[in-house]
Amino acid sequence: MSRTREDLVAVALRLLDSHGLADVSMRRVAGELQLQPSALYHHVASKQELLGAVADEVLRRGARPRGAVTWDERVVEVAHELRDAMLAYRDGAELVSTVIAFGLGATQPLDDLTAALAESGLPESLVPTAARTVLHLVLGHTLEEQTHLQAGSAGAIDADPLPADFGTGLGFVVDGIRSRVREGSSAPR
Amino acid sequence: MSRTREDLVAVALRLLDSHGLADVSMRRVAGELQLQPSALYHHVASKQELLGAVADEVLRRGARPRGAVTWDERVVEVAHELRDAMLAYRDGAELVSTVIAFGLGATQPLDDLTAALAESGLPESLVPTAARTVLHLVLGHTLEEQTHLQAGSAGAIDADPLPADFGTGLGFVVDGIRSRVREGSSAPR
DNA sequence: AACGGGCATGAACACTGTTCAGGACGGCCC
DNA sequence: GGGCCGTCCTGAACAGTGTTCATGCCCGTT
Repeated sequence: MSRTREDLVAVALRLLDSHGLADVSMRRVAGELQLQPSALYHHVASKQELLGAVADEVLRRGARPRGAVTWDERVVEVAHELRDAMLAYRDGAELVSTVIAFGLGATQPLDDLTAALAESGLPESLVPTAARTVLHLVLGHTLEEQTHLQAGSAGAIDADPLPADFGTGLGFVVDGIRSRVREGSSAPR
Repeated sequence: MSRTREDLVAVALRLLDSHGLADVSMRRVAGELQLQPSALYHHVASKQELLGAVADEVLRRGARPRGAVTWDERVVEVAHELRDAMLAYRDGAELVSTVIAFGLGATQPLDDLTAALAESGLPESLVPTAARTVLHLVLGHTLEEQTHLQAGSAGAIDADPLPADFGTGLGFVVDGIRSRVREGSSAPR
């Protein structure tokens, strides 16, 4: 019974959650599947590609039905979904952030934000910038939040709460975008 | 003639700029100083600490006199200084971002942003969130920008410009913060 | 029956950060 | 002047890392 690419992703995801990103090595994934490390390269071209697929899986599992109708509610909805998806797995934010930063996958969030903002009435030339601004905020905040959270749940006495609120930060950005929509557009409401 | 901690930082910074972050290894730094790798541990407790010091040095070298008087101009000024400092060295954004994300140093930018926003008239409880929002945007944007830039200057045919403008994204955030200042505060304008 | 492709092995390459016992060598105190 | 201590360093070792390559098994097709 030979293994599939999905098996590698599943094992890597389990290792990620149970031992952290630093302990997801090709040798460990192979060992878990009772394979030699070199066998993994028949299913995946590199470790980076595997991590890209794991990041996509993290996002896929975090997907949920959406209900928002206005563009701004939709942006907030997508942002929360992305944050929650990353927080659901140990080191999820670090994984997804680096995969996105180096363009190895996980393009869905940016596409979703772009789609939501395309219907905002924002000048078309500003949509990509606005989408990336929201994305950077979500990734940066969640990475910090998760690092803080995991440092706390390890022995560190660092138990004070993160001095930044996700909703508030997101509000700053959405408000700033909205102020550009109001100026001479056709679909504000 | 024994080496100092500053020597290690200087060599690491030179290696960073000439070969990239991945090639800054303890062994290479040691080799450059004609030392055994273990000798580095008399000046620095770990590689992480060394990288933290290098990140601080990158920021220190990027510092410049500031002239802005209003809080919003000051935020923009600090943001640009941070971005330019990171862009001045190969992989500078990646280095500074990870050092900040894991709390290994480079606290100056957050302090500067916090100081600027403290004088904005923003409710005190929102200042840390606002400062972090700006910081996350600058780090995220610059990391993406530098990755793109360096991919372009290597052989990649990926020559189209980054579809996001730094000033515009920063404008979104500053506008959003300003909208919270105007509401019932005492120090607008 | 012969063949080819997919899947796997096992060894090797060229590295990595970090630890540890030991050894020079300088300045300081008795 | 002799002993001592602290700083700085060596050289070896530990326990890994991602990736490549020649080799071979086995199964389905021709």
